[in-house]
Amino acid sequence: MAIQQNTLKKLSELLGISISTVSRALKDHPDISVKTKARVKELASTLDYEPNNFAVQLRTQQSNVLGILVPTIRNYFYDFFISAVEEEAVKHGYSIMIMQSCDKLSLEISNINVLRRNKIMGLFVSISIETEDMTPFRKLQDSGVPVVFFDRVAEVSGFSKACLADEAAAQIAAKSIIEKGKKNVLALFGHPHLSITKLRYASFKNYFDLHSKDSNVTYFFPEQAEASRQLCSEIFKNKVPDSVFCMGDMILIGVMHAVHEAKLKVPEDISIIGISNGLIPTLYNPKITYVETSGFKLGQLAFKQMYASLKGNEEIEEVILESILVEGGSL
Amino acid sequence: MAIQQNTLKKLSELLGISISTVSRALKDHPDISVKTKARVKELASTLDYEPNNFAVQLRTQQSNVLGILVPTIRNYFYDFFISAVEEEAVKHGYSIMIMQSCDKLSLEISNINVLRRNKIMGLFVSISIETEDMTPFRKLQDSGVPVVFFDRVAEVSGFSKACLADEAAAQIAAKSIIEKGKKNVLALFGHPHLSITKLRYASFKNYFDLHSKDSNVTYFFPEQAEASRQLCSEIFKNKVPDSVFCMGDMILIGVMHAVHEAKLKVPEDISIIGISNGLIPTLYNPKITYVETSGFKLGQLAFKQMYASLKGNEEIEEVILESILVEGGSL
DNA sequence: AATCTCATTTCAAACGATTGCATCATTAAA
DNA sequence: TTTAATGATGCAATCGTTTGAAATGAGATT
Repeated sequence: MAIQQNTLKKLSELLGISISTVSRALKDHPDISVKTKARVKELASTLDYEPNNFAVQLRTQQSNVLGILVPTIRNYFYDFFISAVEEEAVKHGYSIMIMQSCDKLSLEISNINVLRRNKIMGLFVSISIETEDMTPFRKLQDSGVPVVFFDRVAEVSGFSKACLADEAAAQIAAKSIIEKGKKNVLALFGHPHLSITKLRYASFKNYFDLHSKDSNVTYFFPEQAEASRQLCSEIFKNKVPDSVFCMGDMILIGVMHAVHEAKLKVPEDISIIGISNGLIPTLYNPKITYVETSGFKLGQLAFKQMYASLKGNEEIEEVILESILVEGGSL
Repeated sequence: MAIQQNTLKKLSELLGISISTVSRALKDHPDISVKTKARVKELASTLDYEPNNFAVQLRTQQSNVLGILVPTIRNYFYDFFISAVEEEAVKHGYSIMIMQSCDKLSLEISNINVLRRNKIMGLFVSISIETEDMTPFRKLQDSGVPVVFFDRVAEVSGFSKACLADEAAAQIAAKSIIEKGKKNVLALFGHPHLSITKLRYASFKNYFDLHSKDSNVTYFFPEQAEASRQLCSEIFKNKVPDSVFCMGDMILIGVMHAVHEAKLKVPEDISIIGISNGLIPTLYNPKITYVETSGFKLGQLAFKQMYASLKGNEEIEEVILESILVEGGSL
């Protein structure tokens, strides 16, 4: 399998000069004569010589690899994020190593170890549902590897974070619902353990409590599409709310299944509003009104933070990506 | 930044024994006394010693990293594929490095170089639209790095390939349309340069030519959602076909936008059938009937092939993932 | 002729882990 | 008492690249 490499040694033997001369010649070191440089470079190019990265890395102790650790890649938000980070990383000479925690703490921890062993120079992470202890991330950061949290971030200080404007997004949604005069609201959120859920929930609830006390808002925390569908099916049997708020795409999908099953018309019978990365809400007819939280833009933002850290910026900052309302016809 | 590592040397100095003894002790080499092993291991664990991967890799010339090169990650098919490969890879001690070609040949080539320089031990690749020359992949493979093509595969032999049953899938769709008695078919495919398009198109057309000569089938090759929407909008103005076949999700999305705009009822006014990884067709009401081509399963299959190659299997094989019809209510 | 430049080139020591072989004791066997 | 065997440890080379310092040789200066 592993075919014999071209090495400086081989070139030096072929040319009858020392290894160091070859090395310097290839790097255009001023000490080396023009003739020698030419000879060396020619041979190097005919032999397709390429420095052995393993050796280079051993010397420099630098891998130029950045790690991304997410619950899953199978997600319209994360893959946009990853895509953006990859695009930026390539431009700056970094490569991307990806791992999934599958929302399991044990996998998350072992994957952090794999990434550390692989000598990543920085880590982007969206934590698993089970994560509570931030020690592994702290250790990584203390050992000189900057950590940037995104989406699902640690609820402790001392880390860089690239967040969606969770509170603002939930507020925008709440405001929109109130403005349309909806009073009977079903509000669906994700796993209550996550900071992102807590923020959105608190903000949404707070806005309603302040600005529309007479509204009747019911809160649930179904986790995925199927749970949402079942929940809504049950609810719709008794009384159909005049509006539904969906914290994420999967919840929206479940809700829409239930809406279709119950043959409800959007927005006549029921209004829908969500928070989304963008594609899913536009597939329905009418298109669902949603607060946009762009994974792609967040990826670019997170990379910027990471890059600053890699270049020596010691500051820990939280960046927040603004949300905008994208009007569909569902509200 | 780069904090000082614990090394064998450091341990050996702290313990007053030689580097080689420390190394052997940590690996439970039988030559080393029980006492020494205990001493070494204790210190190693209190200091969180971890072998320096750079050094290990230099000796072994093995990275245990697999590369994935795709046109984009922002795609419901590729992210399932990547996810599956990552899951399998982790189980077997490999890590995944990802790069995107953005369907540009130049980026594809430079990314292959980056991956090679990063000493990947194997490469999964779905080629860009512009790719014609397979030399870079051949070189990689000749240098001992197995290449497994998937989805968009090279139209030459000598490479391992993990394909969707493109021909079968198109055939299943054609057959379903014919069985429903549809005679006026609009068939939409992706970029005509890709082997995947050629196969699906040829198979679809062939099936119709053989089994339903009196059908009126129109073929187009719109590339993405918006092109499909515009195309359909125009077509629907003149005459609405009784059925539409969509080669992929993006085309389906465009078609459905046009269908909604034209206020056509599915399946009464128009029947729809597609080929898809799975999620998108299920979002519509009624759910779109589609031929399933699972990115996740394909990823598992591709990894199996890769693993065999990594373990020394020299055979070049093409694996095909079977397609199944998932009935929605759109046909 | 002796010294000094200067341009080139080579030596040798890193980086950190691994491993065949040599070197010690110590003890058992002759 | 000498030799051999055994157990435990250390030496030194290796992987391939880089780089400070030393060496070489030719030409210029005194």
